Amino acid sequence: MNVKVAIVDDNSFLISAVKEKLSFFDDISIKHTSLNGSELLTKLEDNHNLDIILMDIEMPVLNGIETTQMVKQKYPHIKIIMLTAFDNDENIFNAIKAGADGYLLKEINPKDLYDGMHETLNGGAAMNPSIALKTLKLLRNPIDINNPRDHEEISLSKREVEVLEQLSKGLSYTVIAKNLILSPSTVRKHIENIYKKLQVHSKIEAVQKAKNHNII
Amino acid sequence: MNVKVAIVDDNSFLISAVKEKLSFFDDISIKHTSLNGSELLTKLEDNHNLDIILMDIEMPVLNGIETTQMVKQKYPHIKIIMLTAFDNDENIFNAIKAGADGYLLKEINPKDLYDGMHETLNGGAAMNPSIALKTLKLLRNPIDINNPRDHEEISLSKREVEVLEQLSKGLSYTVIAKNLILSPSTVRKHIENIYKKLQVHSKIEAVQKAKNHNII
DNA sequence: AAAGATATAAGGCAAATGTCGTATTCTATT
DNA sequence: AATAGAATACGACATTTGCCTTATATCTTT
Repeated sequence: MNVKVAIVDDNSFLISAVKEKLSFFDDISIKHTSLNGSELLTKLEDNHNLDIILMDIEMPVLNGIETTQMVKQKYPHIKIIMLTAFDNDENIFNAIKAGADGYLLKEINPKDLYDGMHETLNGGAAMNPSIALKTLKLLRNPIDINNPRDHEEISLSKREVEVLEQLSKGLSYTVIAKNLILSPSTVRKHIENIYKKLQVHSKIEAVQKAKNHNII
Repeated sequence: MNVKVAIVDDNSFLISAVKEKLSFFDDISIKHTSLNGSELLTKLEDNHNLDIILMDIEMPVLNGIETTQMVKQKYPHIKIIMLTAFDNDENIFNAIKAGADGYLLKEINPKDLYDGMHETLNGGAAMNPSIALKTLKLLRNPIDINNPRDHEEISLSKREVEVLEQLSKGLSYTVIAKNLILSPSTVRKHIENIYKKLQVHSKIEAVQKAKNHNII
């Protein structure tokens, strides 16, 4: 079975990189590539005999989200996998809303990309585990996309996120310490650091802010 | 690194099957198995030093969804992967809402199960492509699975709701008192009463419960 | 008018929390 | 090998919180 693919990315080097990755597999044939959405749309008008599109998000003229929406509107049979460097909640959420069939990151290795494409063609969705987790969180805690909240990047350590998670359940210092097999002192120190990073001064505020930023 | 695992399934034959699958990997150690949720809960009370739980959904006494919710409430550090035969939207949606970290089907092969567990431990979510697609659809088209939520009637007074609203912003007793032009004692009494009505014992729990019941 | 719920307020006590400072170990990354 | 960041841990302190009792005033509903 031959899989007809198109690649859309404003960075021609990255297009080459993807082509390279897929060159290992002889059932994949790259039909064409485009540097932005409108270029793709033009090509599709000519010939939309495609199985799957690998789509970047950040592009000039017509970005990946808008393009996905339009392609899905006109050619619903074409699967679209977002292939991008960014995995922030907004992008993921919007891509899914636009109708994307998968969401992968550019650093993906050839086999996973290949597998993901086939999974998508077989009626599944391709996404790596970290993206999957984000979709779960989005389902649990639908963020208000229309609220372009503080885009200040908050970077908590893995351990801090764990502690925050426990905090959000209303557990006390001592219980959290037991759960994570830590000294209560350590838990308190972690929380102290979390407060500083989030610039808050209480459990509730921390949990609230963390939820708003989809950290937990 | 040793991964401490528990398996919960009402079918002891299927427990054996899962054990068999995981026996190939020597960094996995099955700590214990249970035939239903309450059996697991009892064991966890004794020792909750676990990394991951593989949980069936359809079980007598206490099903996988309810169990997941309770385990996550008390021991948020334990990852839970649903391992079930059914993949209908309700189950998936409810499992995610309950806090599941992954959702796999029982016919999974050993390597994928193993990989999924490690992905989950590394901060991702384990799910096979068909489940992933369903979550995407749920995100696109939020089914209002009319939460047959505890219909236990919670009736807070108008004043109590006002106080709760302030509580949810992370304000302290004294600040709330000032905002509502009340004595701090009164605010504390209100909160005491709110706790009794909601059957909780802390600000966070109260806010959480109130949000779940659409009170605030 | 009586009864029952609601709102107001105080005092006290134990436990939990928020904020300091300090210090050791572990682990990536240069 | 050196350094930075993260994780671990303790002690001290003032404040806040959770829980209890008691008490008066107000407002509803029978």
